[in-house]
Amino acid sequence: MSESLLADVALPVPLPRPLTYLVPDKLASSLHPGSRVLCTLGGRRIVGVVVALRRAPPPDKAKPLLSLLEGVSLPEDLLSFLQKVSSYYLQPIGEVIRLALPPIDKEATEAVEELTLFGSAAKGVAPRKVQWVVATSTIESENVGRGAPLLAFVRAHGAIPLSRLEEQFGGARATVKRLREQGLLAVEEREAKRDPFFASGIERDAPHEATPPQAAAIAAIADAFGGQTSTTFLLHGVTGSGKTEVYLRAISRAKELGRGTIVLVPEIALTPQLVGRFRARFGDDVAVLHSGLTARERFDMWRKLREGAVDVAIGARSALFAPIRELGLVIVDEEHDPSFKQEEGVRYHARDMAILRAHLHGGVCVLGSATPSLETEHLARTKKATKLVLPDRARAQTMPKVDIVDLKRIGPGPTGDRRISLLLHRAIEETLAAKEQSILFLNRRGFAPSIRCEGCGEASSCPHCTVALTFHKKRGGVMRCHWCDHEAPMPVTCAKCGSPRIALEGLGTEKLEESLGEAFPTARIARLDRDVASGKDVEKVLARVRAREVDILVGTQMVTKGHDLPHVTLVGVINADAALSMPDFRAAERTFQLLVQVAGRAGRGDTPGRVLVQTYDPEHHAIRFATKHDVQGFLDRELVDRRELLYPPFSRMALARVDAVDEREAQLAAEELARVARAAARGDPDAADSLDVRGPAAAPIARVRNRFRFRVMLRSASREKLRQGTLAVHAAIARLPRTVRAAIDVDPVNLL
DNA sequence: AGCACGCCGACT
DNA sequence: GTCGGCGTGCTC
Repeated sequence: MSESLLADVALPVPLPRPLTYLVPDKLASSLHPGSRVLCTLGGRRIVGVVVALRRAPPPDKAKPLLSLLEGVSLPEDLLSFLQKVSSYYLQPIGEVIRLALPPIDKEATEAVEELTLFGSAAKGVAPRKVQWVVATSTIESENVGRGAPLLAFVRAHGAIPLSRLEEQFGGARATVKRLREQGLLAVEEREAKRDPFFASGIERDAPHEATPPQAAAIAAIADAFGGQTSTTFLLHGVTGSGKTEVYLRAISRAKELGRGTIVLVPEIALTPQLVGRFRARFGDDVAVLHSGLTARERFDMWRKLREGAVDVAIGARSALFAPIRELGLVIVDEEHDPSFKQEEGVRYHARDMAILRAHLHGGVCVLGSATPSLETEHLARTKKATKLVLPDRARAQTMPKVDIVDLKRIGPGPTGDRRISLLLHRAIEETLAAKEQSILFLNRRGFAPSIRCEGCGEASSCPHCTVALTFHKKRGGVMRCHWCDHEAPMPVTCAKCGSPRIALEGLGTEKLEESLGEAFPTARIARLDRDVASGKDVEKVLARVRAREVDILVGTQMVTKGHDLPHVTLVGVINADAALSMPDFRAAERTFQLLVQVAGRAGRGDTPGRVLVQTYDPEHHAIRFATKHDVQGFLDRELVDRRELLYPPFSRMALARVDAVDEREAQLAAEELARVARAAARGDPDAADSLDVRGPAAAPIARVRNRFRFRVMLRSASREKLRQGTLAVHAAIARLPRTVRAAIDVDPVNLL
């Protein structure tokens, strides 16, 4: 058989390997690895990425490629990084590549012409028009009535997008129309900024004078660009210690050397304030990759980066795959943040892969944190990373005073609820009296986390999942499952025994908000959790807090991150034990990080802050070290625990997750995976590099969305040994019946 | 992931 | 008698 030119193409479908296509003569000279090509796949048309070109006898079924998409190829260095990611996490290459591709409209993929157009049209495409409202110089002669505040607002700003007014004023469109008819306002069309983060006018700033520790950190990183010293850094410094300035200088240095930068931040930290600092230093030369971008905007950003027109990309996790030219620096801010682990689809850890990507490009990786992960601390202690310390808050501020409230000994305050202890109650009172703000942190949404019949003791659980239903008072009082979309009305009588005595158990943010309202009737209280705040609503609530329209802010995780709230002087942690009791070896680490972070919310202005941590377990090391702000002490102690129990970073883990509608089928499949893993583990079980296989065991939440879940855990101190096990399990998954879903999570973070 | 093909219930 | 449920199998 004669040989032909073939292309192995990764397709955005969960196929385990690339498929092979014939290369038509007219494409032969223009294709290269990374090229994006239109292919046929089972009668459909689909865009894939060429991963290899070779000359060989074609497979029987090989079909020709349809066309090449110009101007949108993946850089080869990025492609080889993606192949490493695919191989490390045992995820289909097509799925991994998809992480790095700009979106292309679904309709567009249906027509070659459109696709190629999409590529070339991007350059000269007419920018979207946006309506701006402008104040005229006319002075009102008649009464403008309810339009007055809007008019004043526009005058204060000079000009403002109509969409911004709509966010701020009810019926803005009608009001503007009326004022326009009176000649007080004008509306003009302006070119849309490519990016909402750009909208706020930003003044350029110059580098700040570096403190000596900052200067030392900057020098160390700058030296590393030479390539002789270690290329991974742990930048350890508390909030306000000036990590951002170090990042900015490092980026400048990279730029001088013609190298680009990727900055990864936790999802929730990607705010206009943070982006503002990068914009202020680098202006338009920063691509902000955030979830609010349209497909078009995302595509434009991707292109600019690909062409080298912009050489800094900032974004959450997925910005790791930005097509930066000459990548020289990857920064991971708040590197300990769990949001860097993707928990669905391709389960990768952006921090771990950031180190890899920087390494592949011969670049530098900077991991910044006030509370480093044990993994990163371990890297530093084993000299695989260099630790740089920024000791003090750059602006002279003292650490807030942290007090523990032992709930075993301190009784409830006037509310009668022991979760608002007397001490906390008094502290809130004092803070209100001083006209300062309080934040109360409680990691439970809803009103009551469970609902139980007092007649028979039966708790309401989700019909599709083995979890209790949470009572939500808002929206008329419903029971909701936090794991699936199930929602049911609150029953009047018990479904099992008919008793009308149904009790609400536990405390959620809704209930806390309500209790506080009763206890402090004059206080203005706001709540911040996933139920009240979807997306940009978070900023709205925080803006109200900043404007001092709120006295007490109640919320979940969301209140702990970022955000300068200068008038907050009291932070209350309602229940520090919640995170500690998780069945997870990282429970202590999580709790410690959370407490330090939440404590950092107190006293950031010129008033010293105070933190009250309520707990039933005041002796726990996570709580003790957090109250002393003793990060090194915690890390020392926790590393000892991890070493003893052979948990990461002293071992590596992989978790095989299996689920199926049929419980028995799921269990059998999990048993098969465990058997395969144990077969791969054969050898001396006492050897230091032995592979430890646990399970199968039912997942802590045994059923979710009507599927029963089992898990098999693999663990070894040896990467190679673990790899043997995961490869064997990976192969076995392909042989399972189709009704069973199974996946491997390499280096799992969430063990549920 | 789609999309086909293929065997068993309530409807124009 | 058909329309359609989603089980299972394949895609170069």
